Amino acid sequence: MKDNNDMPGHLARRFQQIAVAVFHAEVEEAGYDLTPVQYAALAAISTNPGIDQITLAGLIAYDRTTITGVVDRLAQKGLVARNPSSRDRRARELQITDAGRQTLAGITPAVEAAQKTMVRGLTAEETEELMRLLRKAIAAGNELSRAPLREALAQAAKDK
Amino acid sequence: MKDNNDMPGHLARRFQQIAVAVFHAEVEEAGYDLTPVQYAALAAISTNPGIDQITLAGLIAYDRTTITGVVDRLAQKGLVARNPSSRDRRARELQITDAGRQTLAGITPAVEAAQKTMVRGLTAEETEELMRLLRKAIAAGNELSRAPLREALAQAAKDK
DNA sequence: GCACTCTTGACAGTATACTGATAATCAGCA
DNA sequence: TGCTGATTATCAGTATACTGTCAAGAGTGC
Repeated sequence: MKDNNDMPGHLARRFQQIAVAVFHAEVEEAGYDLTPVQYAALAAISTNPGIDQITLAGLIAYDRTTITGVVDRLAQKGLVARNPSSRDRRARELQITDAGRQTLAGITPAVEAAQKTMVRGLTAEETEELMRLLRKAIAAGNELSRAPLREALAQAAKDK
Repeated sequence: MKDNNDMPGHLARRFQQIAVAVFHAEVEEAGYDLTPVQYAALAAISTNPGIDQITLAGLIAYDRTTITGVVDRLAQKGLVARNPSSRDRRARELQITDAGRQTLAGITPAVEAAQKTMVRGLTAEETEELMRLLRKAIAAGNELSRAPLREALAQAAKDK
């Protein structure tokens, strides 16, 4: 019988579980109420103003049905605005609001602290190596999930 | 602006996402319908017959409210039996059924194949190193999540 | 101009995970 | 014995993630 600790899948689930818990704890202590998923979406919208939901989902590797709810909640909190696109009446352009920018700026120290806390058992070199191995495994497995990471090529092309 | 790829939290989420997708694909191809979570629970019940739900949750680091639904679904599929404990009328003793044993035996090759597929971008040495680093980070962060891993000490004591 | 296909966003349904609460029970102790 | 606090299991509610489906619109080829 193989031990759980020899299964990459079990270790992945456990590490992610801790990462989310640490994120919540640090962010709540800083006085904010954003999930890891909401934070990543908000940051991506901030960097790519006017992005549509599908492209956003590809940028941060979310499922297209998941992104709907995430954007809903961000919009409900007043952190992003969702306007119909003039180019494509199916699409909805996402913009960060002033409140969103304030939240993003205020929450960033807590997010960075969380990144350190979740690897507090590792040295700086070990953390680098862990991230390198995760990036390599993820790159090789990218197409295996329903929500693979996608470069915003279409978006860049549109901007030309 | 820090890149997502420099955030352990983002990498953790992404790797876990791929791991779950790979698990589902391999298991479905083998003709079974079990989630990673259900598999881990079934395997733990097989190894620890008569275990109660809280101890089981601790063994595989699940939240106590999550384990209720997982066991529900395993029982509904006829893979485990849930009987009231004679020692403690609050507790319910979990036993794997014959069908559960057959499923567990049949599914194991697919589960092991999935563990290989999810790290297909890494060499054997890199996989070992990744698992070592994950184990180390998890050990240091164990108490930070609501559902920490717990040794079955109480269970062992009861068996004396 | 029209049919065929693809894309965007959304919905229903299922399965983790968690917060917080509660009923039933057990265990320790005055 | 009887009270108090801890423990087991469950429930309601929220937030990811996914499968599968659908309507509306965009785009292409003829």
